[in-house]
Amino acid sequence: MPQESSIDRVSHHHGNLREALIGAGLTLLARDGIAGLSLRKCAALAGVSHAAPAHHFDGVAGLLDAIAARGFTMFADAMEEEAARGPDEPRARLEAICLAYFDFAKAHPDLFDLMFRQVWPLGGKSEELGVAGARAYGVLAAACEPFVPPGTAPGVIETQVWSLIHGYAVLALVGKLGRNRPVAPVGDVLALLRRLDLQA
Amino acid sequence: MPQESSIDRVSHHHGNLREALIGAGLTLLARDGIAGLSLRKCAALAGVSHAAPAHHFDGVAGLLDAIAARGFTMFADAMEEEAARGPDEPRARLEAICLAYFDFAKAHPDLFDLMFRQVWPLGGKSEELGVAGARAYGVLAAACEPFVPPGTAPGVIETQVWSLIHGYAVLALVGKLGRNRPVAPVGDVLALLRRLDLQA
DNA sequence: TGTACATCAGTGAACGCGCGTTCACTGATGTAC
DNA sequence: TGTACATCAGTGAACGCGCGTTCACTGATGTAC
Repeated sequence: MPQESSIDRVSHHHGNLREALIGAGLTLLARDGIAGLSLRKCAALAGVSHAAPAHHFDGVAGLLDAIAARGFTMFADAMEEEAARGPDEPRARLEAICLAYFDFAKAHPDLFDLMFRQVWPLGGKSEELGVAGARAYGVLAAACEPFVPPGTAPGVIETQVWSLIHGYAVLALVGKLGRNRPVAPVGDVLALLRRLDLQA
Repeated sequence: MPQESSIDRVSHHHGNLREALIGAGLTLLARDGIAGLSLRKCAALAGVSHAAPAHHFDGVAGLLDAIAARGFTMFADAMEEEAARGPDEPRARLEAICLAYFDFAKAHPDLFDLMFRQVWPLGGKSEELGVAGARAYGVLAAACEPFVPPGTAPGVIETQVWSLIHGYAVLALVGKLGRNRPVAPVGDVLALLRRLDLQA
C-alpha cells in the first residue's frame, strides 16, 4: 500500500504549499484580523518553516498580493453566484450583485479591507492581482450596463452604483452606521440602490 | 533678557509635548503613510526621547486615538468652513459639505484612513475620539436634515448621502476609479449627489 | 522675597518580542540515458 | 528497469531591525510657609 494519505505524509515536500499559504492567510485574516497576518504566521499555520514561503512568493508583499487576488476572485464568484440564483433580468441581477457585495464585505471584513488596501499603492504590481481585481470590477460593471442611458460617458453609472454600495459597506463595517441606527442590510441596500432611480 | 525663545530653550521640559506629538503624528502620516507612524517616530520628530510620550498618552493606542480625534476635528472644521463660504441655503450647504468631505479625504488620505480605522474596533474607547467623531457626523447630518421627508425613519437620509460620498472618496483614494476613468471631483461629486434627487 | 520640598516631565539604558530575510544544508523528485 | 544526477522545495540557525514598554534617574517647576 503506497503512502498516499496527505495526513501522515512523511516527505518534507508539501505538495501545494502556495495554495496552503494563501489559505492560511485567509484563515488568519478571519481569525485575528489584518494585524495578525504575517509571513511567519502563515508558514506556521501551513505547518512549514518560515523560510519556506520564499520559494513561492516574492517576499511578504508577494504573499499579500496573492491573498488579495484570491479575495477578489472569491468576491467576483460570490457576486456571480448570487446573480445566477435569481431571475435573468437586469434589475434583479443588479440588486442581487449589490446585496452580494455587501454580504461579502460583512462576511470577510478584514479580507475586504486588505483587498482594497493592497490594490492601491502598487497598482498593477502583481499581474494576478490586477486580473482578479478587474474581473470583480467587470461583474459589477456588466450588471450596470443595461442602465446606462445612451450618450452617457463611460464608467459614470458604474461609479455611481459602486460608490453607493461600497460606501455603505465600509461604513457598516466601521460601525459608524450603528451610531444612530442599526444596519438592516437587505432593506437598506435596496432602498439605497433604488434611490439612484436607474432606468433600464 | 530672559530666555524666551522656543528655539534655544534649554529646559528639558517641552511645554506642550502632547500637542507636539499629535502634530508629529499628522506630519508622519502625510509624509510616510500609516506604515510610517509609530510612537518612537513621533517622539523623535517632536525632538524628545521615546519614553517621554508615556507621560501624555496611554501607550501607542492612546496616541493613535488622539491623532484620529484631531483628524475628526479638522474634518468637521473643513466641512463647516466650506459651507460657511457659500450661501446659507440648504442645497448649497449640503453640496459644499460633500465637496469638502471629498477634498479632505483627498488632501489627507492616510489620516482619513486612520480615522475610520481607529473609530472601529474600539468604539468609544477614547472619550475625545467619540466626541470628535460625533461632531463630524453631526455636521453632515445637520446638512441633510432639510431633505428628510416627513415620516422618514431617523438616519436614513444621512446614511444614503454618507454612503455615497464616503464610497466615492474611498474608491477615488484607492485608485480604482482611475481604472476606467479619471476622477473629476467637483463635477462627479455633485452629479452623484444630485442623482439621489433630494427634495428640500 | 527666600527657602524647602513635592510633583511633574523629561532622559537614556535595557528588555523582550515578532518581524522579514539570508544562508548553507539536505532530502525528495523527476529526467536522461 | 535501473542508475546518475540536476533541480526543486523544504529545514533550522542566525542576522539585524524597529517596535512598545519598563525603570531608576534627574533636573525643572511650582507651591507652602
